[in-house]
Amino acid sequence: MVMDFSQIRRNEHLPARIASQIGREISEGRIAPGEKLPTEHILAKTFGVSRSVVREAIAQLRNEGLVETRQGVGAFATDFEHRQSIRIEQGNLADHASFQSLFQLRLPLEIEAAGLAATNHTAEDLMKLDEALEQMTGGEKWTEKGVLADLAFHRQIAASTHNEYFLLFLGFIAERIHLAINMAREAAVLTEIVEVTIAEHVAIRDALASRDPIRAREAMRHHLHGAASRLDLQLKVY
Amino acid sequence: MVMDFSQIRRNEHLPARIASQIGREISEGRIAPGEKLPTEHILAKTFGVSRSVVREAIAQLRNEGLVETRQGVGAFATDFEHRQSIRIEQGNLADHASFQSLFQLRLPLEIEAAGLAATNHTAEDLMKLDEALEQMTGGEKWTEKGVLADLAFHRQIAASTHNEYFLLFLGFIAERIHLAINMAREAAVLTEIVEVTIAEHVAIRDALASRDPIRAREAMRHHLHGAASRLDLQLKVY
DNA sequence: TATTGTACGGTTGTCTGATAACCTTATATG
DNA sequence: CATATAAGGTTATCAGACAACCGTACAATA
Repeated sequence: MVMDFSQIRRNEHLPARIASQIGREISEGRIAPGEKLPTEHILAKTFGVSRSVVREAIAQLRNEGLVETRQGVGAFATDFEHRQSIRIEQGNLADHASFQSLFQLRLPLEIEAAGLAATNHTAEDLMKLDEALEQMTGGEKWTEKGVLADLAFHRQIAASTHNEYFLLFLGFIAERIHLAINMAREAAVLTEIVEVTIAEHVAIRDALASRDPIRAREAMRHHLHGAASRLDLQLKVY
Repeated sequence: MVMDFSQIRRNEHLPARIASQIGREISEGRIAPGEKLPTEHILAKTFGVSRSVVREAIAQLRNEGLVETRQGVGAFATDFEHRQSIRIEQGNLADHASFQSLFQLRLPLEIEAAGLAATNHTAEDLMKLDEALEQMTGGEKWTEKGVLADLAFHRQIAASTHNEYFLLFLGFIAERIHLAINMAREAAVLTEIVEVTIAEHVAIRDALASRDPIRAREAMRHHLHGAASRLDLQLKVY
């Protein structure tokens, strides 16, 4: 019996790979916006998979806003301006330049958030902030738990703005950055700088507590630039 | 013959509604992070639909990072820190406070983008910027085309940072804001203020062209505050 | 001619049942 | 005790069918 390996290799999650392949066709313009995709039957034949898989792939693209489907008519590519969601591929951040770009995006958001939080935070917010801070200064210092506390600290600042979108976006970005840092973490280097980092966090916390947005922004700016230089990033700043 | 209407009403997109229902169970904590969801068979029985529909719903949740599936084991709710994508529900922005929050988020990003663009833009970027500007000042002024040109202008600034994430995030945010504005647009009011808006855009463009990041940031800040007050938004600013 | 009604083919949406791949657990085996 | 094997459950994929819906062509009608 002769095997046919010309079709897609089926080692992991068929629909996702087919979705990304069709997605690439659209992103790179081989399927123009508004143009109709081949029918599910044809796509199934083309990729050598069943229609279920094709349907799941198209459903995924629809969720991302890359295609729209109309029953009885077909599936159509949409122009990329009205995507429904933002997604960052995991692998992208391995690249140093890309990581730096994301950090550069984070900068103004965190600073603004610090200012807003200084104005808008409640007593409960401040309490949670102190909790996170305590976790960082606790005995175990820079274990995984310490890193998580760092994350929680910044997350709590975003929450203290009482602006849902700051929480949504900053939480998302911070999580990506955290993952990337973990990937390339040198424990030895980090243990040395814990004290500095904690001191910076305390400065932010105190500025917040005194409800001084200007000082909070400055403290956050200082902290992020410190963090960036520790991570060997060159950021533009004005 | 007796009809059975107890099950889900099937007027539009079954999987999406089931996905949002399961998603709500997770978001509101009735299914804890890490906890296992019911099997597809059981879910299908529960909702009174076929397993295909349930599978498509779960696939959607997996895309959003709300659940993870392991073949042979089951589907599990994930804690919301590692969601894979950001999404803003359409209806949310109808609310004035929510719209204002999003605009507040946009503010620091646009300003930072203007500064970065002033430093990083190429000759080609400037050309495209001028194109968009020309479309705005063209005869038809504040038609739909004019609004699109406005969008394109800001999009081009984001692109001129040569930071992929600024383009991604700002493009996404600006698109939402544009949609919201369109929903509640008063043509009469807008036509009066076209001249002002265009003048502000020109100021940004000139600052960019002279590669002066400080001035570019100021011009953008001024423009956004003007736009905000025209839209009757109260933004915090420092 | 212009409009309306209708039948038809094509496409997506949903259903059903079956098989494959995979994991966990229990049981047997050395 | 450690390892191998069997069993059962769950997701992944497949295949084929019917339902819902759309667009078009064409006939019927005014």
